[in-house]
Amino acid sequence: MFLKATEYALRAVIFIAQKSSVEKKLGLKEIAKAIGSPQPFTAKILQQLTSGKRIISSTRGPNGGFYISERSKMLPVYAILQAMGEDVILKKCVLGLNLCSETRPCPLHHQYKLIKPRLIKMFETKTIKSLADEIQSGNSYITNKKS
Amino acid sequence: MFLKATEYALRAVIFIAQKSSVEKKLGLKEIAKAIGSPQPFTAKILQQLTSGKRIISSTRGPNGGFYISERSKMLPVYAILQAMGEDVILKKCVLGLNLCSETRPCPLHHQYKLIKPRLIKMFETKTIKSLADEIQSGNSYITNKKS
DNA sequence: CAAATTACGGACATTTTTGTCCTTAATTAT
DNA sequence: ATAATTAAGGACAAAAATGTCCGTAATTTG
Repeated sequence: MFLKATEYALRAVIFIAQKSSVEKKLGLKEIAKAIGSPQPFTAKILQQLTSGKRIISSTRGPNGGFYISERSKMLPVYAILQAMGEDVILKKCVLGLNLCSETRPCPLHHQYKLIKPRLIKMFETKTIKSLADEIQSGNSYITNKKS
Repeated sequence: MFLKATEYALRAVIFIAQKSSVEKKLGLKEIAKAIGSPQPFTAKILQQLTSGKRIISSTRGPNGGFYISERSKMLPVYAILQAMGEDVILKKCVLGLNLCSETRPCPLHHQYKLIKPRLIKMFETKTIKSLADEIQSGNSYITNKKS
């Protein structure tokens, strides 16, 4: 559904939110290994998340790494999609029509309009923290094996 | 959500189902123009749909073109996704986890499992014919302007 | 049979996405 | 200060997706 880069971003941010704090930062290596993403590519993505919309923060040097503020943890997961420029995926007509609308619907419009808002709502109502907490409590998992 | 190629495929097949018959075939030019897709690229996609899963048929020469059998019209739209190798999009974990499952869920799994089956069901229950008929009756549209 | 029409198939080109590598900058510890 | 560590940033590379072009094959019409 999303680009690989976006999947990595979602996993990375959730992982960081679960494991890190301002005192305990996470290194690129540790993050990439945990979520099963290529290290240098992940570096680019984390950069994108620190600059721009500033979902996460970072510091350089020994004991440096990535972390996320308590404030950012309260952001909806949707914010990560926005930071990656992939929130449009959820808005588009499923057949790719530019003009698809309630008054000029594509033939799947009236079906899809029952589903699309639920998808959007999921990303809007679930916060980064809520997903991190699910992992923390052992109810779900974010680690992944490569390929 | 899907590749451009898949969007074009969906639109093209629905358009063909609405406008054509064995007696009246549609030329590549006409199809590409109607659905707002680049002509040569569309040619490749239509080829893919005639060979392989054989969703549509074609004949060469004057008055040749593309058409779809009444039998194929009864196929679910899902068959087009399969022909394009994009049905996997609907099956995947939304975070891209290889091992995401009911027993080892990603942190969005229990939310997404309420939505994903609806999406799949939409493509499985709607037939090519049913969408073509919607357009035929003027209740929806499949034509598109380029970008 | 010849000419016109139309899809087919292969090669090629461009753009986007994914991924790597290497140097630099910032920070910390010794 | 020096060295070690870590992210930042730029250049580059590979793969996939998107798109074009052109000659060929099949079919129909005259």
